[in-house]
Amino acid sequence: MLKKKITLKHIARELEVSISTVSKALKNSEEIGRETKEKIQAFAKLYNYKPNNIAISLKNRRTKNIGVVIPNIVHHFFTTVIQGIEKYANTKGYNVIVCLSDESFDKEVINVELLANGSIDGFIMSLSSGTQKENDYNHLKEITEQGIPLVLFDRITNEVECDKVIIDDVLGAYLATKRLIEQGRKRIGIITTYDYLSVSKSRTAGYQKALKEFGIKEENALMLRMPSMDIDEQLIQDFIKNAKVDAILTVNEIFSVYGMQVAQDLGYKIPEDISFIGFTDGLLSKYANPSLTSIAQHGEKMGETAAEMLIHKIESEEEEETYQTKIIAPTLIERNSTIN
Amino acid sequence: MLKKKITLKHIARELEVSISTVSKALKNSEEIGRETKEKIQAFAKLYNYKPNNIAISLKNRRTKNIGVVIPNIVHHFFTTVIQGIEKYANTKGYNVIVCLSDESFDKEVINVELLANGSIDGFIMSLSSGTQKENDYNHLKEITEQGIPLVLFDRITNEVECDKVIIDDVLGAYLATKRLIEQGRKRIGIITTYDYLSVSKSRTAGYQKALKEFGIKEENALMLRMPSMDIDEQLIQDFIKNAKVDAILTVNEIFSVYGMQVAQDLGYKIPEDISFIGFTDGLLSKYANPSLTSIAQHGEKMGETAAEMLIHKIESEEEEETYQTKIIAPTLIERNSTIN
DNA sequence: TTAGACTACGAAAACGTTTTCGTATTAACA
DNA sequence: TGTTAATACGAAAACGTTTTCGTAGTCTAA
Repeated sequence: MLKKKITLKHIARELEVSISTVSKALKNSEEIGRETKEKIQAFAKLYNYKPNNIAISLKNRRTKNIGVVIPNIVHHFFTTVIQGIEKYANTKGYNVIVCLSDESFDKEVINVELLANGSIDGFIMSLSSGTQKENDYNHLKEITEQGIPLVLFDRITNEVECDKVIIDDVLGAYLATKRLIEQGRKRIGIITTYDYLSVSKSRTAGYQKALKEFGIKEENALMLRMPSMDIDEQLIQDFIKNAKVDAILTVNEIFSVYGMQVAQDLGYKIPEDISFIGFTDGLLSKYANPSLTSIAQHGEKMGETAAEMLIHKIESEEEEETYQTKIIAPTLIERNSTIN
Repeated sequence: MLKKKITLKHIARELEVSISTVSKALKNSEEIGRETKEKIQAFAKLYNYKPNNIAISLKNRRTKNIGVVIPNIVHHFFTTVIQGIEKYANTKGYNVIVCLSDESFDKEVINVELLANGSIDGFIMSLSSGTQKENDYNHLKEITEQGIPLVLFDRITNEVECDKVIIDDVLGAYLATKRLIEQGRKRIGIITTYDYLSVSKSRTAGYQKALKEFGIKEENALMLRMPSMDIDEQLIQDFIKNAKVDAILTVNEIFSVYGMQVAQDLGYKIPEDISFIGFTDGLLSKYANPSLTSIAQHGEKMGETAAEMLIHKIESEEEEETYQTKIIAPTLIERNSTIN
């Protein structure tokens, strides 16, 4: 019943030739005579021979796998990045091993160490919030010291020398804030997170930059800092009730979408009384009611770019000790939460 | 600069013992003398020795990897399933290799064949729409014939004998429809897809079952069949304009969320004039406006269950030729699209 | 006829482990 | 003292490939 996988050895024994001959014949080597080759190839086809990936990996010391370690998978942004990585990796014959750090430093370290022991040819990672909080990057330094290529995206650190892909978060927030100012908004709030998250920090900086440029004084009461990217409904409710804002910029889409609900429940009209702009142009933004103006992060592009950089490093012979940081331009997608 | 990975051989050479001795010492074998063991273990620790996964995989003929092949990753349901799989697999020391079939038969076949050649110990899959359309399952039959464990979830087929995990789609749709009827809805529409998608077929059946039970005549004009799970805005607009329904059940959440937008734009009040129930209780349902009543599919639970079944099969010695289908009960989550 | 050159194949090492089995040395015992 | 048993280690095979190198056998040409 069980049709076990056939190996070179089986073919060799059956056809009374050596394993070397079989191997060469199947690679259509010139070394092997026509008749022998045809016989072997026919036999292999008949029994559906497929080389064992693991053995090849061991021999070649390359696995054709790339490891992706990300904080979570339910945020739309990360899924689009994975999609981009997959897309590019597949065209190059690579598989993608996905590991979730679950925003935890420990899990991130475990995953990296596990994969680093031969399972993959390189890493694409976005840092967990736990890691950014601990500010400990030894696990990453170790893998780069071992010569394993690494590409960091979105949530990055300057502590590690490697290739990086980010969007210009400062610019994105700046553009959004500027747009709000130009539309005549006077009290523009921001819902961000504590500064340890690199992206939040940059986005907050972009917001501040725009305010400054237009001579608007920053006001602490207009800034809500959340403990994480996950939603804390109470904090947002309180903020909207008390801050007396006429526009809000948020560092993700869910803060905005929930904020709009709260605002509407309080009787505010969107965008007349209060307008919203979020980050991450995902399904939520598109299908919220009203639909949400947002800064597109182009996750798929980011994934493709990261995969391209990684695979290039993997496949380039010379150990180039030069690293680049690619910056993807964010785009403002205007919807009904700011205009109508 | 480059700290290359150290192997048993290096340790053996350095300490002037045999490779066997090193291997045994590191496993704390009783066979090796105390002094030798301590010396070897200290050395290994100092140089941060970690065994090569690939070599171990080759030796043991098991990789501790499980392959997950799914149609896409942007639908919230699938991401929660992945999350569940990851969660369980990690506790058992397995990695998850994710491949996207992109709803394409060909890509599904390629991915399966690639992974089947030694890269993984078992598969968890949900069929691509392309595969369900073609109705060709030879790639799956082949892997089961080779003795590679397979668990199918959500989008399954009876053509392949293997373990399966599904939710009771008929029941889910039945419950939803019944609820709508009991709330006094008279013209209940459904937005589904063509029947080749197994889940849509079941959900449609549940809808029909409820109608029948309450003596309501089915009406073709009340059923909209979409070509795929992706949204075709025009079709939905036309349907809502013309069908004169006072309630709509949809086979995913996005059809409902978009449907609500269209209805509101036409001036209908939700849920007074028209109410909605979707499938998949994701972020969209929760943060839609109004929030969407929906049938929770419990993706994470499904993923955990699938992983548990798979790993059990992988690790059980005896070739049990018995397969089970686990059915997860759907839950109706009531929100503002049906009550207020 | 024979040196040289091909042709067509096989032996063996290598990738990094694990594991079985064999054996030299020592200890224990009668 | 001689036999047995335990101790501590090493050699080698195995997992399934790839690849280098060696070499029988045939062929060509002088």
